[in-house]
Amino acid sequence: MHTSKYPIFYVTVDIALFTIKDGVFQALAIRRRRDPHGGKLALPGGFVQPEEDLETAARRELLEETGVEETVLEQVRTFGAPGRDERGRVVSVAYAAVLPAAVETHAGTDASEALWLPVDQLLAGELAFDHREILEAAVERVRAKLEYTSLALAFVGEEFTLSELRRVYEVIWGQDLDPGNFQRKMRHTEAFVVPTDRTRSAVGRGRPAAVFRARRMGLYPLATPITRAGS
Amino acid sequence: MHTSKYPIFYVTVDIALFTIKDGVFQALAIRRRRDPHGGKLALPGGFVQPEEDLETAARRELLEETGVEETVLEQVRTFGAPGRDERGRVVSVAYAAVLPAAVETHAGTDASEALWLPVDQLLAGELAFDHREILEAAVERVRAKLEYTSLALAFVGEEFTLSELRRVYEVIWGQDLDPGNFQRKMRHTEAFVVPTDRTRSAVGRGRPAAVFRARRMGLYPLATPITRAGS
DNA sequence: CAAATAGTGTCTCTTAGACAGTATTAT
DNA sequence: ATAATACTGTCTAAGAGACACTATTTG
Repeated sequence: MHTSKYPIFYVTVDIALFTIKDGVFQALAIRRRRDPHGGKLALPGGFVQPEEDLETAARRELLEETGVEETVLEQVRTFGAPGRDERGRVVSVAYAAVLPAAVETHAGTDASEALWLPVDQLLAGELAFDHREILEAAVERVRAKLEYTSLALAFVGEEFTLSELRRVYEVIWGQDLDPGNFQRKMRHTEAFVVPTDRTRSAVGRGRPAAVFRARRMGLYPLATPITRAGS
Repeated sequence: MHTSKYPIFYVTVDIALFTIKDGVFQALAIRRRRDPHGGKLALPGGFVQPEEDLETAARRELLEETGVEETVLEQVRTFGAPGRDERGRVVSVAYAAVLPAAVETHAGTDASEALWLPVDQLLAGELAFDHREILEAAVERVRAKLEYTSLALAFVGEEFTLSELRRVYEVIWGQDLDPGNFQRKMRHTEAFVVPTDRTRSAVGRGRPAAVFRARRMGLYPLATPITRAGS
């Protein structure tokens, strides 16, 4: 074993967990209790354990810090600039995760305070370490993946109306979509959504909307992208 | 400093360096001289130094092992399964890089043997560590990025004909494109290629082709994707 | 001349996008 | 009835793809 001559690193995973709450694109942040960066907001995350896969570590941290068990999880990028963590040479593997708004999160085992905040607000404020840069990269990834994968489904519950699904795109892209064209697009895109025989009066006003379900589980590429266009 | 209680890792970068040689999609492999995996083929790469950024490390390794100085370089994904390297817990940050065929590579300072081999052949054979998986991820990334970025330009020299550029797509996608439609697409896609006033009789037969240059340097997204369709 | 490659014209089909119009609900 | 949301119809413009045709070279 000659590895002792090589530089030593610590490896963490950090997770940008997204949802749409109150019609706003939000991410989960942790209020750090200890130094370094004690008191600052940070993305949930932590050190990878000796016998642990990277994705496993991300899921464990997510569970420990937020109580979240099931979610879409995708590796975004790895951040390893020297000096990004004053405790030593720490490389962080960043993940993006998505939850439906309905899912409850609770404080983790280490009783760290977890709170949902608008993405815009988080990016405008101060975050611990280089978590601002990590969050930016994750947001960019989510925006892109909305276009050409089924990611939008991860933001809604098991059952949803097309308006709810449309609002996912509108909120994350910050741009309204034409309701009529969106309707047709969704109904004609194979293997994306499938109508149930029920309807739901979401907002209490107007004609009740048909309730849909995802046709497939998980994240997969779309045959034709969802285009970004004004309303 | 309380980091000593955290697991210790080594961090490497591995680079999948691609080109098109003799009309074939090829990648650069190193014949390993030492154990572990001595004698096997591997991707160029090595340990990140204590004060080194990840991308800097990738560029340094590329230079040391292949003599390559300038190239498009993009982080693909990080591989960190326990047991992927028998020397200890090693996390590898994978990069994809692209060269024009014309650029010469020479053996590196440690005199390791570097050789270009068809991607198909490398993926079919045995590679050291999990480099087969890394190469697969890098190939997938390159195939995708051809569609919606200017990546194809990195495979050709400063000056090129549209046939040469078309062959990049054809070889990497394993699929012929319609020459006429490709011509029109390229000439009408703003900010992609710009004709010079010269022509070149590439293959010696047929009408000489107009010589083009890239309109912009570097890697950037395309307004409209290059579509994949049969000839 | 034929053969080969470069490049243009043109037709069809699909789809995005705009927007008008119809359907169904609450108040 | 009115307002609001859900959905459908229809028109237009643009682009992909197929493929015929012209242009320019070598042998």
